[in-house]
Order: sequence, then C-alpha cells, then structure tokens
Amino acid sequence: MNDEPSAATRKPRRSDATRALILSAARERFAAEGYDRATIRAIADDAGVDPALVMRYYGNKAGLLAAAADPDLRMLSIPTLPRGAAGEALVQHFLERWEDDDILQALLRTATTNDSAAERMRLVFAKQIAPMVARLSGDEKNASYRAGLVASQIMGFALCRYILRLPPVIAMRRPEIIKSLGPTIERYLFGTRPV
Amino acid sequence: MNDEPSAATRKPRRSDATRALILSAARERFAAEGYDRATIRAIADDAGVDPALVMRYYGNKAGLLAAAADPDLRMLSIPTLPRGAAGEALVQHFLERWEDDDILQALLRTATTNDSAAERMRLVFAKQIAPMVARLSGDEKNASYRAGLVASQIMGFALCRYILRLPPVIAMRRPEIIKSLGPTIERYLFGTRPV
DNA sequence: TGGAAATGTCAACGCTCGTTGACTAGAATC
DNA sequence: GATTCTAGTCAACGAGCGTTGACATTTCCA
Repeated sequence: MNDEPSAATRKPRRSDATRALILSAARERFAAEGYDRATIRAIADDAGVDPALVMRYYGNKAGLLAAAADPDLRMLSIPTLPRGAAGEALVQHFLERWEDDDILQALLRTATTNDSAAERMRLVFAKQIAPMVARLSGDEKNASYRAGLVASQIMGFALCRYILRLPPVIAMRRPEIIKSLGPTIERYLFGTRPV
Repeated sequence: MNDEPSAATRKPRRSDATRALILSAARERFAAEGYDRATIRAIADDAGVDPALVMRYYGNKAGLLAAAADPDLRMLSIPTLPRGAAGEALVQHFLERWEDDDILQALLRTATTNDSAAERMRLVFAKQIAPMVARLSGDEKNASYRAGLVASQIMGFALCRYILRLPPVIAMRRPEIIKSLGPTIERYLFGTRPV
C-alpha cells in the first residue's frame, strides 16, 4: 500500500518536517470536508506552503490522498478475549480509534463518492478487520461474514455519530455506547450463522 | 419541507413532464455520484434539456437537491408487531426501501460532505424513524435512544452493502440479512437500556 | 570553493463548473 | 387576431480548481 521505504530504514530528508505538515493538514481537511471539497490550495495554506510543493511531493491530489489515508486500526493490540468480554472490548477499541485518528473520518467521508477511497476501505476491511474477527471468533470459516456484520454496526455507528451527527447518537456517553453495542458485536462474533 | 402545493391541489403546468424528467435524472446522478460530482450539466443532459432550464425551475443546485431528496420511508405501512416479529419485519422493510428508492443512496452519499443533506437526514430521522420506533417499541421515553441505535445498524449495513460494497456484505442474500440483523434490531427496540 | 542537488516560490495554463440574461417559439387569453 | 405568458435555448461570464514549468534560494558534497 505504501511503496516508500519505512521511516526507520530511509535516511531522513531535510523536507520531512514539511512533508509531515502537509500530510497532517491534508488529513484534517479530508476529514472535515471529504476529498472533493478539500482543495490542494487550502491544504497547502494550512501547512504554510505553496500549492506547487504539494504536487512536487505527492504527484497529484490522488497521490496525496493515498499518502494521507493509510489508517492503522491497531488490531494486534486487542488481546484474544473470551465470550462475554470480546464484544465490549471491541466497541471500546473502535471508539478510541475513531476519536484519535482523523483518517477514519476522512476515509469515510471520501469513500462515499470516490472509488479509490472505497477500495482502500475494502482493503482495510480485508487486511485488518477480517483477520481480527477470525482470531477473536475462532471461526475461520465464517470470518468474513462475521466481519461484514461487525463492520456494518461499527461503521454505521460512526457514521451516525461523527458524520451525520444524529442528536440522540451524539448524546450517548461512552459507557452507554459500549453496553449498547457490545452485545450486538458479541452476537456477530459468536452467534450461530443462520442457514 | 416541500413548500410547493401538492400535485393534487396545484393546477397542472405544461412543464410538469419536463420537471419530473429533470428530477428523476437528478436523483440518479446524485445517487451514483453524490452532490459535488453530479453536475447540473450532466443532469440536464440526461433529461435532454438545457442546463439553464434546471436553474429556471429549481433556482440553483441546492434547490434541485432539496426538491430531489425528499424520501418517504413509508413507515406507516409497517403494522404494530409483537416482540419476536418486529425486528425482522423492520429489516425487510428497510431493505426494500433502499433497493427501490435511489434517493436514499443519493442522500447518504451527499450527506457525508454536504451539511444541508445531513440536516435532511436528521429530519428524516426525527420525523420518520423516531416516531416509528416509538410506536413499535412502546417505549416513548427512550424512543430517540432506541431509534439512534436502529439507525446506526440499518444505515451501517446500507453503507457497507450499497456504497462501500464490501464483498462479504454484498454476498449475503436477503433471508440471511434478515435473520442476521433482525435480532439486533429486536434488542434495540425492546432490550433494557443500560444505566 | 564550486557545482550539483534539494527545497521551495511564483505566475500562469487550461478546464469545468454554476449561473445569468437575452432571445425564440409556441400556447393561452382576451 | 393581437397580446401576454410559458417553455425552452444559446452563448457567455466569472470563479475556482488541479496542475505545470521556470525560477530563486539554500544545503550538501567532492
């Protein structure tokens, strides 16, 4: 997904700070406005840089999106939990991810009208969510089915809370969210699959 | 929401057929591409008219969206069902609505980057979903909380299936969807609210 | 120390978009 | 039958966008 050498192996460039500034501004703009409405000019402005520099570093607008929208859901940090604990733990983990990382909002806002962003969401689903669900559920055979259901509930909640801002969904406090959605996720992980 | 006189009371205009043609083209374009990417020029082209005519009839692009995105979820057609039947019936009803009416896709695609569309979704939630949930659950006091949960699951599933097109979510057949999501909706309607 | 590379700016291009106002043809009305 | 209203077209505008290439400045290295 990221064909650049990792930060550890690559020798530092003098422009790294500027690149990071641009990327951070891009994430914020993409998160707030989505791909189409977020302009390179505005992003460059936020970063205190000329628009042409953004092109120099990231090729074009799609390249900037690709560089900015590479989320890490940190699925490996979730321990393998028994039934009765896994659902709520998962909900809590996702809530934290959504609130800590602008990228997820950016990606969701963008993916509804931009197919390369949607493709990236499918990749995140396949590479991060599905394996995690397979591990937690212990049901390798139905893992992608279960992962699809988990994703539908988690992303639906994020959509209603962070994007559409439905008042009763915003009003919910974190413990209530965890207690409300936890059993749903639990059932999607461990419930019997209908015939 | 719609300040024009209804079709029944207003005397017919010679241009009604053209207006309907434009509206239908707009719905399709908005559904397929979202507000920003759908251009008035393309919509006018689909309808076989000049772009200026769209402006004449709907004022501006926002007015066209407002006229086109006025969904009816047909909530009144859902009978008051007992526990054990309501969840699955609701899922089935929403599935049909999403597949029959382009507007819902258009509205969702648009609402992620356009606040007036998001406002319209909040209105649909408040005027159509919440009252229906209040009626079905019989729990007037917690109706908006329950409605928020129901919306999060239903819209999340629609998002994953129709917009993001996650493969395992597309692969599910209708009976499986109903059996999988039904119990979740059921719990959101009738389950005890956590403290 | 001198030249090459890297970093960054500036002005402009070509394109598309929403929107406007003048205009034409046909229907309705008196 | 003259006039007024409605339906629709046409060409153009101004603005904003992504993108480009030429240029200035600073840093690195032999």
